[in-house]
Amino acid sequence: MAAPSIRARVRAEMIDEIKAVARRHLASDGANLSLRAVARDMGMVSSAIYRYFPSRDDLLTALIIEAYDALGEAVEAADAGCDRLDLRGRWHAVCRAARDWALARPAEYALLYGSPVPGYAAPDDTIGPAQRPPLALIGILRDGFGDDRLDPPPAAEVTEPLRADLADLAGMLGGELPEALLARGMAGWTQLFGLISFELFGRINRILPHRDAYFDHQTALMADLIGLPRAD
Amino acid sequence: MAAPSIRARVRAEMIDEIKAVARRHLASDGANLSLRAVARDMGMVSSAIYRYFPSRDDLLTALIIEAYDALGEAVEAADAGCDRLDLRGRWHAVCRAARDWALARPAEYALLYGSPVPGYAAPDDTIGPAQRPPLALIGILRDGFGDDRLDPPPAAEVTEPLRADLADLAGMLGGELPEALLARGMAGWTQLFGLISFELFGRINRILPHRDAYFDHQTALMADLIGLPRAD
DNA sequence: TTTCATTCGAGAGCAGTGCTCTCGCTCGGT
DNA sequence: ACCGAGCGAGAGCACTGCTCTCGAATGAAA
Repeated sequence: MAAPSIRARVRAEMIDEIKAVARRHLASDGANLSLRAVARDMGMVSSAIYRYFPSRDDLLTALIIEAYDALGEAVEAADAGCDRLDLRGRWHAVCRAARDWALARPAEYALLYGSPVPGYAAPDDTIGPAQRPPLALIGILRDGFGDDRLDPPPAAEVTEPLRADLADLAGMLGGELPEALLARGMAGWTQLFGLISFELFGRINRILPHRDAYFDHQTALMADLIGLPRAD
Repeated sequence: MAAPSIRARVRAEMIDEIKAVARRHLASDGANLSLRAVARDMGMVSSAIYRYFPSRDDLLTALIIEAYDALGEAVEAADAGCDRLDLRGRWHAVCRAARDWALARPAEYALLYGSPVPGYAAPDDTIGPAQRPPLALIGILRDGFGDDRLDPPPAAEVTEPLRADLADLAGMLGGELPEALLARGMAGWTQLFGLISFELFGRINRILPHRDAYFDHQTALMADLIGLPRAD
């Protein structure tokens, strides 16, 4: 770590600036990021960018990782700002944080949760950061289950082929979450990003003017499904 | 209507063929449809396409409308194939039909429910066809509510700003659906397309091998939330 | 301090894209 | 039999991602 040579430092700064300019372009021009336009904005010629990113996809990947981390951080911060015992408050805080982040950066959200870019396959570097948002939700479930404070409504049992899958997944997550609860948590996660996507991609704008209220109500519905305790 | 002149007929055939070729390209090459490639595939030069579609976006719009209609038809057919009184069976049939359609035509699904193309704004022609899938779901709710056969688990009431929005929406849908039930129906719709999107965009492939079972379980969870009666 | 090699940016160029415009030809409707 | 509407071809413009080469700057070692 010591002695980051001067060259390496200006190089890192250059990379950061490229990413910053690219993020700005993403926000204004939508998802079709033009390397040449970024270069132009920096007073460089397009080929110079290739000194820093081997291809446009690599630049996109860097932006995706940063976006996942930013979203994950926003979500985790929202969770951390709550009373650990107020499970329902944490749930809503996490959901709202994800939505606020998405509404503030629609293009970056689309990059993460929209249709995958045709030729593009997400490299392994992205899977870690991508797990931070769902892990925040799972953390709430785990705390609630550990304290035996969840009271989910009844439902059909988890039957066999799926039960084993969910058990494996629970094991990877550190064990002890029952399969049915994990399934409900994933339903909540799915619902959260379905809600955000529908809102962002213009599927409910015309019919539901009060979108905040709609969002809160629907996430509360999922909190009920999971069994998060009502008003402390 | 009478006497579709020969010119008009070959023109319509031409349009159909272009759409067919474009759909093929969409399926193989992903979302970035190349007009020139389509033209090449038809043994034409690119400018000739513009005799039939004013721009690439118009061709995409035509494909989107067709895709919405195809999905709507698949969903409605699945619903129609069920005993009208088997609400839960209808629910699962509709959900599975949507998923099957999406898995068979991932690129077209991404066109409909993925991130919106940057400069592209969906014209009004699309909103009618786009409503067919959710309307199929709403139809199940309506039948169940009309026969007083729904038994949803308890939840917080729908409070004011949202209540009015949902009442308006219920009015547009032909009235009589209570707000809380409509909200649950929309939650089911959101969950359905969240599930399909997560599956299609590769967000659960690694962790849940038995995806059919997962899908059925999660849609059953939403059926419970809506209050669709269990096993007749 | 001088040299040297690494690193960088510029520029030209290739193949591809959406789209426009013009020019002839063909063929359907009168 | 005619003739004009409609059509396809072709060239061209501005743009894209990407490659390659060349000269210049500059940090690091001697």
